[in-house]
Amino acid sequence: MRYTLTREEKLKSRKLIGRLFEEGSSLSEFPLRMIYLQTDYTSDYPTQVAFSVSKKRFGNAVDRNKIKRLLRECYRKNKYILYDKLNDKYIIMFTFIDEKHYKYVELEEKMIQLLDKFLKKEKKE
RNA sequence: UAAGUAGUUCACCUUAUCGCUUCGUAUUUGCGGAGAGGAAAGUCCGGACACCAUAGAGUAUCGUAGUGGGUAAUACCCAUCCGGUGCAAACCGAGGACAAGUGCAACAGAAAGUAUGUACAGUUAGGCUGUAGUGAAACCAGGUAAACUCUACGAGGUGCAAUGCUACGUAUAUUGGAGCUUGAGGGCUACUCGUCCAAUUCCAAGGGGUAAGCAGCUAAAAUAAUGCAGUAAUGCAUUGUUCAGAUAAAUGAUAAGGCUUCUUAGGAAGUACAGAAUCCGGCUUAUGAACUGCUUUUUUU
RNA sequence: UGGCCCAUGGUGUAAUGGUAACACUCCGGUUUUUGGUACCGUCAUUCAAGGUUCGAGUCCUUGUGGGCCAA
Repeated sequence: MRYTLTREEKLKSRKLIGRLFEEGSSLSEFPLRMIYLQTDYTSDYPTQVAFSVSKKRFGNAVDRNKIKRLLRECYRKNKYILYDKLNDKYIIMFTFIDEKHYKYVELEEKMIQLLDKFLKKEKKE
């Protein structure tokens, strides 16, 4: 398993994102929150993801970019958790819901917890 | 030494691993190159570029305003005169015209415009002259134009979500109105003119679909050094440099070392303001550190 | 990204360059045995900082916050 995150794995379609917010379900592990939906799309990868930080919580573009980059890095390092276990295709949007800055190590820990939580829930169903 | 004032420079660095965007080359995921700012910001001005008719005329509207120069252009820059602020260095100024016309002037004051009253003084008198008092303004051809206006100069409009092309998809549903060469309507601010286009068409209501890709898209009014012209802004010549191009939107993470700062050796932090979105020139605002010139005051010699 | 607007008591609106007005609300008082009604009073650095002016809510400039339009 290579630790990459290519263009194909990013959620870009405006239509899919619209559907995600209308029909998707959510799960949170403070300060992270994920919205996910099982659906079909053209790419071969098992998930497509996007990252979002609210403009209300971080007014500066510099801070928003910084957090989005950290989140992307966390996901990139730990996406094998999902890729090994998932059978269906999912689209996921991660949002950041705190007003403080976090370090990379802290965020990575939270990300792993959140992904585990997600897997448990989906397997039960 | 303190305070002030004008300006200049920098914006942690190196290596390794993993990853992102993009270009080149190879081809099967390799190899190599490039990858945020002085303000990328605000959008306050000016252009380039594109379309709108060939981009036209007049009026309206808006902007600018000492003088001279620079520039693609400007509300910018340079020089200088005048006025103002400051002890000074220095800084600020929409700084043309009220001797064309119109309007306005609270309170105070005799009077704020059809100007010229009162008291006192000078003079023999008539009258004339001066002073006082109110006020921002009454030194009379009065004050006021960031009041209307006039003068000079400038501005056609819309903006890369411009514009051109490809692909996918739908509904020529329906209703109302206008018109078919004696002209509906359109040609992107308002009116008038002029001119061009114009018929399975145009307008309104209401509804449906799409929202994917390519071009535009980054090498230029670019920048550095030297020489010449010029007080300067700047221009010209020669030589060198190649410097982001994404689109739910690339610049990140980890480790080691150096450097700096903080701290009780351990250790912690890498700082301020802040993230390209068609591209340039300015202005304005936000902001850390270091250095230099000048002014004033105090102390010492 | 580009373009265009707005800001006055707690709320909604006024105001030729010359004392910031009106309605409702809140609070205090008077009237009433008490409450309501009625009457009286209080509540403003006119978004911020500069400029023009004798004098700016008003005119000009810059900023702050909010809103609208354009596939």
